[in-house]
Amino acid sequence: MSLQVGLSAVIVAVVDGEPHVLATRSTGPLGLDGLPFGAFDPEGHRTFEIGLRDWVQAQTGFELGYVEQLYTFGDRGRELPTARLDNVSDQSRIISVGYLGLTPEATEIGGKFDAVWRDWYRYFPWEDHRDGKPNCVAADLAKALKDWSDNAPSNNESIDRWTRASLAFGLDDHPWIEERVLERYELLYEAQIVPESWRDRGKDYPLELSERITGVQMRSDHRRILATGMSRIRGKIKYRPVVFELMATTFTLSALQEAVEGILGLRLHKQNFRRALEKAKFVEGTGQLEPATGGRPAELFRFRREILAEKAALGVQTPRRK
Amino acid sequence: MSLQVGLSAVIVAVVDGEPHVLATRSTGPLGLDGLPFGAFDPEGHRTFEIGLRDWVQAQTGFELGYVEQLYTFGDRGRELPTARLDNVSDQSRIISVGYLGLTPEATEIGGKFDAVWRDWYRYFPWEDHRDGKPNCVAADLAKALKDWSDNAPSNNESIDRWTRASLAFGLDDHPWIEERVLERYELLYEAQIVPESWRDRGKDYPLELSERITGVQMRSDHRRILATGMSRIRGKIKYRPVVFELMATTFTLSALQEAVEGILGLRLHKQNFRRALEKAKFVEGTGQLEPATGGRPAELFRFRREILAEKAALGVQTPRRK
DNA sequence: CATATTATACTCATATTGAGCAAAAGGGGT
DNA sequence: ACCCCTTTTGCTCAATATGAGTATAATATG
Repeated sequence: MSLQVGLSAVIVAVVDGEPHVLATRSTGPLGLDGLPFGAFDPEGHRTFEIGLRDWVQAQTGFELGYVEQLYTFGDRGRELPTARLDNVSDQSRIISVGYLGLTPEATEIGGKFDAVWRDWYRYFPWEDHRDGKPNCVAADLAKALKDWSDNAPSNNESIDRWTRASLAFGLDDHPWIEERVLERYELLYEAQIVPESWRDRGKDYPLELSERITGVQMRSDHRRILATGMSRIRGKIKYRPVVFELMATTFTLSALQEAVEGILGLRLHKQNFRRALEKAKFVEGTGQLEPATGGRPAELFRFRREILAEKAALGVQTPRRK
Repeated sequence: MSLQVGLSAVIVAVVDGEPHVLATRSTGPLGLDGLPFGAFDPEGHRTFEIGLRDWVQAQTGFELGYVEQLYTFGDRGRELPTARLDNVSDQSRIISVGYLGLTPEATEIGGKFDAVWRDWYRYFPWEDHRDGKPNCVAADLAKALKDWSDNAPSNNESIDRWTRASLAFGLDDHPWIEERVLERYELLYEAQIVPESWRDRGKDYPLELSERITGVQMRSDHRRILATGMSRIRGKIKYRPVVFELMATTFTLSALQEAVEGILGLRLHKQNFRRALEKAKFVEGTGQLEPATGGRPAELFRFRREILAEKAALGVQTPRRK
């Protein structure tokens, strides 16, 4: 049997320290946000990556810079009961190859393509810990997860559920581990806290939780793909200097730090962050000053791209504050 | 257009400190080694991973333990001239989703499936630096790469080639970075040092380099997939405790170290390796002794699986020796 | 000219790393 | 029984890296 292959893209840009993703709006009858998605045309494109660059270019008018393959999603019916699965397999099933793209500028999207840049925390409000643990985690999601654990069929299952939940969400004094974005989303899906869990089974959302807590829903499994992308970039930033793909050619160290903080959803220790940058020889000063800081002018730096080839594990260190 | 989707597997086991992969032999007219490869049947399997486990189980009789998706290869004709590409696209093109599987035992493969466990350095002799930089790198490959650089069309191109080669292979005092297996293989392919480069363009191999230097060729792009798997495991071992997926339930610390050394192709500092293990609380002693060490009996340890959920970045540290 | 605000420069105790020596616990031969 | 060889295990020590601050410099504003 043959399958349809699609490409989906998590395209990230940082605007004033806030990570944004390129999202498409309101195409289906339900009017949900989604990720840019296109068919892979093997006649026209030798590789996935070329295909991806081409249709992003065609539809949004800008060139993708850094691109990496994320994951291939082949289990769309994953959580569907078998009855519905059979229906799905009548159509030729769609596999989607997810890509992560990073760009230094959130150019306005022109033309026919109905895409907008969205703050990624719109879809994952619980992931932003820059002002401490947000209330939606500490109170609302914690409560919903507790209910889910309490309603487990057996006592063992109940304990298992709470263990997983508290580890994933950093409850009960467990540390918050920022790169576990996917794990957390999948847990919320399993616990039926997120609207997608109900929608995928053809039911109405029965909980009293607002979008400020559960985040904005997306089409199909796009929120899962986005979570995969966020996990990847949050992890990778620590061992490869990928942040610089999100910066303009020159930038202040504060802007760089804000970008990293935005991505990780954490605050960092300023002095130690800078010391680590210097030691790794990632950046060099340009001598120019950026005056519009609100205080003392900051020097503009540039990324020393030469470094990329050299060292092995070389990410921006992320010394947490407090 | 619809595409065929296949699954290919890099299945790794460590035998006496030597990493092995499951390979199929001699099916085509050329009689080349290959990786286990099967079609993905969306009717029968909800997910890729289930599909993979099923056919490995069916064909080799053993259960896969740890499995992770590696990469989806969609650019088989990558290096083919366009003429041949067109021929290929007549057939429905095959995309292959590569998986990495780790198992603690290299069970004999029974039944109809013609598979054997092969030392992975058979395919990548230049990757084994346990006894220092091997001669095939230091002398033979270095020479071949130098020739390739010297024969570049322009002087700039020549410098670029040698820069890439010396960085990838740790020549000219650059450090050897063990996880760049894929980068090195792709460079050898580009430089037409490896037989696949010629075969894929329908030509005979013209160089005077033996398999001891260029490694044993594989079918299709399987050596590239294997290189991807090796890169992944060499990188991952440092930030996730994946080695333990390759060990039996109890093991001596020396056996563990040998497994890590085999995977990385490097020697490690024994005392510091152990100190790191202890600090991370990865293992606990069982009280039992393994007498057959040739010297003082060693204690048998077991992996503390609880640790998996807890810490964030938690790999076995790999303090290089010398 | 004081004040607020941000950038940048140093300090210091503590933890982690790299490198190595020394003792302990077996086996085998004489 | 004793010595030698081998491997495991325990411990030391200097060099570096990290976490958490304090202090000072250079702007804009009222």
